[in-house]
Amino acid sequence: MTKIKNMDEFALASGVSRPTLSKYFHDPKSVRKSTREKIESALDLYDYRPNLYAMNQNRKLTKTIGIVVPHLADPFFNEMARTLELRCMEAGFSPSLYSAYGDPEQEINILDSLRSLKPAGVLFAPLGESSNRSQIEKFCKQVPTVLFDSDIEGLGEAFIGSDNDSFISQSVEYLVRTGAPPLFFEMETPANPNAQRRHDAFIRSMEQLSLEPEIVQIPGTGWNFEEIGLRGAHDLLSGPDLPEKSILCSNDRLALGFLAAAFQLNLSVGRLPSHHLRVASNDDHPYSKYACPSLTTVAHDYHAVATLTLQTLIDRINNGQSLGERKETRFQARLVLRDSA
Amino acid sequence: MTKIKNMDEFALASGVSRPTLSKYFHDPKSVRKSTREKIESALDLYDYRPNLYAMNQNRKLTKTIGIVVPHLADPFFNEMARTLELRCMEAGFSPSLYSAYGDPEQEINILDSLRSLKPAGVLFAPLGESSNRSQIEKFCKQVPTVLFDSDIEGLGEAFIGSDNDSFISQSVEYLVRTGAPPLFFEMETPANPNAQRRHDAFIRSMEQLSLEPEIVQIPGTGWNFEEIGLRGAHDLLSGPDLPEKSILCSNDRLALGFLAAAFQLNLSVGRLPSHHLRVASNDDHPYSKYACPSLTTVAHDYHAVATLTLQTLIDRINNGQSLGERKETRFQARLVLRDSA
DNA sequence: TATTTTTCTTTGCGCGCGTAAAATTTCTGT
DNA sequence: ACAGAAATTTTACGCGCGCAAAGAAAAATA
Repeated sequence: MTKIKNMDEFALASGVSRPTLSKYFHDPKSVRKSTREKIESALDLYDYRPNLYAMNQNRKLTKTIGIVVPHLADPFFNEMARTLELRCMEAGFSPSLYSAYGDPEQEINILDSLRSLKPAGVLFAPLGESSNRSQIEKFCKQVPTVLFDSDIEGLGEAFIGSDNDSFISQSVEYLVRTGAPPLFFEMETPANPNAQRRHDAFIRSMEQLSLEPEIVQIPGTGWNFEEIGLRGAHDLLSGPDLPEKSILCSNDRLALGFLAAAFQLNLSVGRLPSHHLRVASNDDHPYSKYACPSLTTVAHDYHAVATLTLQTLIDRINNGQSLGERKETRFQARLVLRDSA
Repeated sequence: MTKIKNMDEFALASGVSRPTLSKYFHDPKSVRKSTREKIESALDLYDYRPNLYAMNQNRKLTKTIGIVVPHLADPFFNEMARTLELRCMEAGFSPSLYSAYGDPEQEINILDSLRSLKPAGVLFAPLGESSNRSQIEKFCKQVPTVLFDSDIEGLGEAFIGSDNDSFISQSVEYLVRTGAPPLFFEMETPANPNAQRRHDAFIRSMEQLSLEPEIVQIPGTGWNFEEIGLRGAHDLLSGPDLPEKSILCSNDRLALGFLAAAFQLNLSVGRLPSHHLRVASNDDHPYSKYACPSLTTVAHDYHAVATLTLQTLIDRINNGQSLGERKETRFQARLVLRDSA
């Protein structure tokens, strides 16, 4: 059981030529079954692995797919990234995960180091407004990139996300039908561009129902949404009188902060007439089920977004060049009724 | 502004020889200040970056540090990984983050692909009991590895974590001093080995106070702790009578599920005599502050663990060989009083 | 200024693999 | 069985950089 140092030695040991081995390691299905078996039986005899760096040095296209999200500590992006990682592996690629942690500079740094990884493509959820557009544009021209979650107009091969209109219209319709019309609870200066779309959608939805859209914008910057929601809710709810009987939060993390504040102020939340408030939200992030009370929210179609995002990128990679017109796809959301509204 | 293809061309453009450039890119401080300035002024003129793969191919030691955690969706590990990433970058290394997502096979896969990255070292929080010890042992012999959070006896250069005794003794002491003695609430078959240590520590702490240690073990496997805690608490609390007035949960995620169940069953949680229950926990994970009620818990010293973990690895790397005896360090925890107990 | 030390340049080899082209073998369908 | 297609082998070159050794230049010391 001598140590195998390189592909030449392994070629000798397996009885297959080096170029064929090279093909095999790039794509096992690209060689005949009988030779594949020869290779694989030798493989678990000698546990040789080709040198990753030497492999990729002269390859135009690696089998790496970069995944970049704005903030990995956010349960929504965590879930999304996880789903995409799994899809990548199923498709025979090696995912490589990065998080900008809310920092536009960091975002650009990631793209820079990603460039030198020569990835086959990149799945990219940009920070949004704060992103450095020109730098990202430059990157997208060099590396096949598909945007998801947050769109930056005109950049990348395509955009896949969720339809914010569909989030808001469903929750507004539900809240109006079953009780007092909602007050929209959002950040003054949101970190995520979807917030703006939800804001607009709220106004549209309310006007369609001939209702006055009322909005509360709370201060705070950064990604600590629970804290921001908690403080904003304290300010709102500690006032002389409760403004409304229904609250629609821009996103779940804000809502969790809101629920914590309501709890602290001894205000009960729920859909029964005896409750002080109803609270609904958007995203259906992994912990909203365990909120007190469990959060009525609108769910992304994680599965559809992840699948189409990756498929679009793979098509682009296989195509070898741009797929023509840039497509924007927004999936419908699904209302999840729980106890908070 | 012609495109620079390789180091030779950039050497010409910057007026510095290629080997010197090589040194510079490996460690900018290793060249004289005047030449460093020459290089850097040429650098932002031509925006050249050395080929990552060619760089690492013939290097024995890359500047990469691998970070491996059991489950990135767990807020505790997320926070921990984030802290370690930052420390790595400050120290001039490139962190590369991986999560086993609770799967021992995946854990070994990560180590395998990590090996081919030729990292300078690895910071590794193993899954625990389910980890494949022999495979990990093999890995640790090839790559400098420092274990954190969960120890596997004898493996890696060192272990750095939190002192589970200190978690439990503080919360037990506090709960006993201020009210009814706690019932320990834990999983029957925990995914994390620290759970066992906390279990033992609970028994010790109670016996030291001459109290009978009472323990509830709830069923459930996997990493969906909130769900497991929720169900376990439902079973426990729906019984004919409330067993105790104080609950000490093995970890925060279990506690969040517990709190959700208590809320659903209309049982109030808090330290006032009017409350039905008190609930305390361990970890102080990022969302426990926003629980309803906010969770009294015991906090890890994230900062100390992260700093020492990385420092130990860097010492090991600089040393060039093993640091001699394997050290185990466990940092004291800090009680965080909030509303739940 | 002479001497030592540090830093840089020159030269040249090698790493492990990609990849292309041509020659050879193996498979496929009839 | 045979032609044609498909897969594999042989051969040979190149990628971009690491790295080592020896000499040259610059900086530090005397």
